[in-house]
Amino acid sequence: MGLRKERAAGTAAALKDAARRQFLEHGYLNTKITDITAAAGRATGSFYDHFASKEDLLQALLADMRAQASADIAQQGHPRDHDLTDREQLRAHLAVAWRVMRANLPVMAAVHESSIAAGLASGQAWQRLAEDTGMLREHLEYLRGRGHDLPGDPALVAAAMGGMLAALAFAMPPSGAPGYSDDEVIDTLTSLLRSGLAGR
Amino acid sequence: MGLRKERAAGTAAALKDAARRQFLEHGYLNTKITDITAAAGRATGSFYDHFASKEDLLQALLADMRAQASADIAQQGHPRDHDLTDREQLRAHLAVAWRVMRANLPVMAAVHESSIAAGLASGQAWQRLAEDTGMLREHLEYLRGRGHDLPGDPALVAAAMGGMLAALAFAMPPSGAPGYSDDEVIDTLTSLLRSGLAGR
DNA sequence: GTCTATACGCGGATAGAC
DNA sequence: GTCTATCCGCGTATAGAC
Repeated sequence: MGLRKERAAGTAAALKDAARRQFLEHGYLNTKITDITAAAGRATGSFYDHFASKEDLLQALLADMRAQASADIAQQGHPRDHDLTDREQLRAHLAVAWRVMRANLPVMAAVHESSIAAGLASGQAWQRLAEDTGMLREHLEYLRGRGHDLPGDPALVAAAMGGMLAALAFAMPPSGAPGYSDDEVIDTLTSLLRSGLAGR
Repeated sequence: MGLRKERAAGTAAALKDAARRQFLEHGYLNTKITDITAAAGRATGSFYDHFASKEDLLQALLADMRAQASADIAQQGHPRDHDLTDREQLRAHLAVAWRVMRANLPVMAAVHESSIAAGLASGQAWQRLAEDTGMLREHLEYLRGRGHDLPGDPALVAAAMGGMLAALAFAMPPSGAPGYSDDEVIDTLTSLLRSGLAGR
């Protein structure tokens, strides 16, 4: 925290930062507004000078994440005509998605949590997954258009791939732990999604 | 509800049934005990004559599910020496897992929800995923023992597969909807996990 | 903008009659 | 076992001084 004093000077930023930490440790729904203000070292009432509600704060965090993520992606270019059957290209895609997710775990998980809490019957979960894997779907449709035959409907395959990635990203203990390295996870998923269990 | 009168006669059963419906529609954490009793047509106080808390009720539902699931599995035999690179055997495994999950969506989702709410930092999510995919891991270790080379560490591959399945099972709208049929999902996942995007 | 103090409502949990 | 009635803590949100 030493070098970041000037950044944390803004209360809004301090609240966002505290929220991310609290969401990660206690879950989004479990986290009370008083937990956030306490962790940020501010008074309860100050929260409402910056955000209308916890939900509102989450939207702000989400906006931050999107801005950062699409900057990252745009920076390295992203034409539609990728060939995902190529190991390196597939790996590059998985790596970007993995890193964005892991870097924004608190926000990703919070959104996920609130989506489940909204009720599975709402269909909201599917809609979100479909949206989040839209780019992947386009790549698959491009492949199919070139005559390659896919394991199934592009949207379904894309959702399966995205779901796998998200499930692992949520489950893996956040850094440290006796876990796997990012590279090991990415390599494994690349191999599995490219060639399956049967292998080459 | 007509033919099930005798079953619903027991208040405990009625509460469980109502809970499943409420969990599915409003999520586990969102569902209040009064929601459950109201949906079951009982008084609030009656709840505590059967369960100590909502958490306790969830454990009961979980026990029911486990009993039913392991009966299903035991019935069709389950030796450790399966060959998951064989399309039919892989498909059979995925089909059983998919059907158990889908048949018990409310319970699966509730457990998942409370696991996320416990905080990602707790590592609980990973532990659960690892446990739930233990059988799969054993099959993979068997394969590896026979000289087959896997996409990565067996526990990690098993977790990836289980995570993919669970992510889709949660996201797919519960029946009806403009969605995919169970068979289509199972076929797609079988192909993807067996041969990957590159195909045979 | 930030604080302290407080009002208010929701929901978990219990007491006690039937 | 089931009900009605009620208590009480917790968390949200606001009022108002600084």
